[in-house]
Amino acid sequence: MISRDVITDRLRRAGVPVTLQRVEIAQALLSHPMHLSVEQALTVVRRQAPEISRATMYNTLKLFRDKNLVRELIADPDRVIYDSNTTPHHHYYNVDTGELGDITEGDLRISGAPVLPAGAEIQEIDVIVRIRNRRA
Amino acid sequence: MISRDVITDRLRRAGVPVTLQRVEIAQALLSHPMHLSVEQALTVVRRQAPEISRATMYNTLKLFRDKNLVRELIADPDRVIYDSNTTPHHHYYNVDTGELGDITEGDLRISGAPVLPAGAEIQEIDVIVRIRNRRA
DNA sequence: TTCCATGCAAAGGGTTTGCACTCTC
DNA sequence: GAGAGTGCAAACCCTTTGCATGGAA
Repeated sequence: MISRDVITDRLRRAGVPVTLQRVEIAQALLSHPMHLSVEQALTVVRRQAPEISRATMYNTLKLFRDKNLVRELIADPDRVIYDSNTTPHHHYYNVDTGELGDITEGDLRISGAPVLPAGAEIQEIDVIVRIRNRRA
Repeated sequence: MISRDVITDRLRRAGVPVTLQRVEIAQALLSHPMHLSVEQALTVVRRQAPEISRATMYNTLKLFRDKNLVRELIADPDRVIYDSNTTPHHHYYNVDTGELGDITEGDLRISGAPVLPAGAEIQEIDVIVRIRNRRA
């Protein structure tokens, strides 16, 4: 668990106006790499700070995503997952179980320069390897 | 627009039990490559067959997806998009506008063999290039 | 005739919104 | 003190479900 001071510093450096709730959320999620749904994040954070509201959780995660403190994963069609590991890597998603995991960047490389619509620029490239349990 | 007979044949070959509604839906969606949300697909199909229900649309699209007649795209966090082009290719998604488009397979290549959990096999690999409008 | 497919409407679940209150600076 | 942030509950919207009717083989 990272200290409150270090977390506060990190928020400020990321351009996030500091509040008590944001520090609590950041401390809970950014101390270790993790994949969490909003609901799971809420459960984790509330162990330390029970008064955090659902709306604040949604707001804060989107803010953190905009400031590149977390990465938003659109892999599970039913819910968004937030990844507190922002270093480049890919993901696998088990369509049978919903399990989500990391794939090291070096294990799967992408190359090339896609043609994009005029006036647009790449924000990020998401690679999701959809896997399933081997059939009998 | 492909004839009803050809569509019926295609459904049978794909292992889809033929019904009137499935033929209507297949004819509307599979005649040309397109990206459609369920609601959009419903609008398109209902121009020819107004009695198609929303539930049938959801059921049918999932069935088609299981039979590889369409591809399910998890790119927009708010809704699933179905792609009637099942040949290998990638996509870009404009986070500002929601616009979704194709990227030719050759323009963006993936290489490598990711380590997967035991007992799992790759179903497909989705590459989504998230783009945004260039800031001023 | 039997079973699966369909239509309709209601329920479900993740996410967003409106508004009053609170905190940061 | 002004403006942004927060909490709560209701609203929203996409998707699923239950059930009665209809169609395929």
